[in-house]
Amino acid sequence: MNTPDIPMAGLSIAAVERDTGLAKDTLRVWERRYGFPAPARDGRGERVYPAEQVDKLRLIRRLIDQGMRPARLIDLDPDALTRMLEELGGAPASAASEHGARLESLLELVRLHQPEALRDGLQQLLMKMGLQPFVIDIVAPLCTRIGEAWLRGYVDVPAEHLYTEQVKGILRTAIGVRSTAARGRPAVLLTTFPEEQHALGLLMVEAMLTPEGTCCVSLGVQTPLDDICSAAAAGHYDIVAVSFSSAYPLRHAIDGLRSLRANLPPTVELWAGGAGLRTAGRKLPGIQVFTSLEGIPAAVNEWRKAAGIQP
Amino acid sequence: MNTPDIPMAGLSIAAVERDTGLAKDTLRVWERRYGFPAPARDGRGERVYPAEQVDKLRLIRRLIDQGMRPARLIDLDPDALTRMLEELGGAPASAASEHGARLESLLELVRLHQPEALRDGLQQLLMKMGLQPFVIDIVAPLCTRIGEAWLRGYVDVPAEHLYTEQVKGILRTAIGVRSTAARGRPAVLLTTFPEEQHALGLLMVEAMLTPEGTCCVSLGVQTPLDDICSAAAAGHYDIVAVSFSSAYPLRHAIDGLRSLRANLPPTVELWAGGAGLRTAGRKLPGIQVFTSLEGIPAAVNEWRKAAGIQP
DNA sequence: CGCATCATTTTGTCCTGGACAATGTGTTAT
DNA sequence: ATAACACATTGTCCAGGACAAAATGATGCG
Repeated sequence: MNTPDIPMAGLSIAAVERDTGLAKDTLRVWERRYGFPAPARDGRGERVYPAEQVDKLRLIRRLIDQGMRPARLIDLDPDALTRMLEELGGAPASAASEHGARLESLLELVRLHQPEALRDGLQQLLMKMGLQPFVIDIVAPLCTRIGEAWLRGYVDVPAEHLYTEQVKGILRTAIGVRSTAARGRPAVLLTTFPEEQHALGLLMVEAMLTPEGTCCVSLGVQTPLDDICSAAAAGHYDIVAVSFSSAYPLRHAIDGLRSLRANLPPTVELWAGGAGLRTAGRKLPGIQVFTSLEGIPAAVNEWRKAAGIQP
Repeated sequence: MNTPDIPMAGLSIAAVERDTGLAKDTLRVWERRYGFPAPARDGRGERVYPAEQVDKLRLIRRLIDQGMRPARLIDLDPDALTRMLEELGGAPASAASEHGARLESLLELVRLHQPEALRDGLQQLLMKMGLQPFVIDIVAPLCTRIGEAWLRGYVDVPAEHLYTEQVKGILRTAIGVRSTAARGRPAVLLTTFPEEQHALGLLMVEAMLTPEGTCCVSLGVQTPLDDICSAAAAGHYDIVAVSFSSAYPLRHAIDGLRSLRANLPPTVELWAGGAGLRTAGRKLPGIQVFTSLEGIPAAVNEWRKAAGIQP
């Protein structure tokens, strides 16, 4: 009934699904179409995946997340796949920027799993810079750097998680301190669509909004569309803000935003942003699209001017 | 290719799998054998589950988690199922308990979407009670209450999200204040398995551990198994702690924990807990299973005694 | 009466192979 | 260069059969 993974010879299809994130159906259909993976079979005729094949599947999955397609990848050997991942990392990003060196040293702390030093370092920068510049110049670029480094295999998953958790802790603390009894306008409802899991992006937005004196309420990630509507109407919010990570399918974002705009009371503004909307600039009438965090404070002032409200 | 959840008429089989934790195969085989669920079909012949059936599936799943078996449940109507849950839950939860009235009033704040009042109320209780009792007597029971209320349709999804977010903020702030430069022993690595998304459970554990003076590092949710191993080894942790929500398939939890135990250095203890493991007491040799949050401080002392370390 | 052993039912997961729509890619016409 | 179209790729769904693990019930024994 269940599949004990004890026979170290290989993994069951359920275990591979768990480890690679590829659905059982997908694993079977790849085998049928491409001849890979080619698992052995146990006495019952059930698939038994050797570890090397699972490793290769993991590499392929990463490349697919980057936009590659399975047919081009499936016949390559692991070395070639690894090389592709490294190249794809691409942009040397920061070295030039003002905080470049700082970012590099933080990245090293992440890579070497130093939670305390990382937190102390971040905390210190936050104190020195203030919340908004900290988010714009440190947290956001570091997210990008770590994402690239992860693609290249330079940092591993736990390191990335570690960073995310430490930053979440720090941002929440900073927001918590500032927002006690905030009751300003605009009142902003903040969340993501159901398939979107990137909580950190949401938190960065909240960190940009709170110091502006807005009344910012986050529902966290993955709120169903119609629930966003009902919550917005029930809570008398001025603005609904939705965040999309780069992994979010652009098509879904656009469809969802249009449908949301249609169902939302016209008096409620709809703001959307995040790496997932980079290219979707003007296709969204009636919706304010942000391509970077910097624009948020100005947009708040804009709203206040239009509404005739002084901060 | 993928299934956008936009048509509000009903849910796809994949969406129901997500919402109920019942595998697609299980949903199909129940339909074949018992005649329930009996989803409609769309133009392509694909299953479309009405909301009421999904609600009933959720009830059934909860009862199965309690040890019941599907055949006895599947023909009962939702009211009967709800009654069974209430009886089986044993503890009449609120009315009798010391904090019953308090919980009820907080539940009302959640239901009516009052983020500020909710936060103030929680914050006040935290100050008064201290972190650990606050988690045990307020946060955890309120989670259960809200879960039940949500099943009954008494609170909606945004309300639940609102509660989760407010509590996350408060707990993180409390933990952040206490944990600056904590370097005690045991050093605990905290995370969940890849399919598990319940961040709040993790945070409650962290809130129980931090005041004990442990060095508690959270990787957040959804860390792949082998990454947990490598992180545990690299970071010189004493304990790896994994949390499971009630929605997590018990079999997956057991498989995963066994495999984790086998691959972890023997000197590293493995702790597991959460509603998802209620029934899985003794099947896990070499793993410490927690059925409630209360046991955590004692277990930490236990560990220190065994290791010959004074707090 | 408690407890171990065995037979029977229940139940979840895996299998095969077919189908199809959403998405991506390449080509041609404006 | 952009738009419109045809063609290829790809993930998810479906049906219905099979089987072993777990739960349940029956039986015998100390």
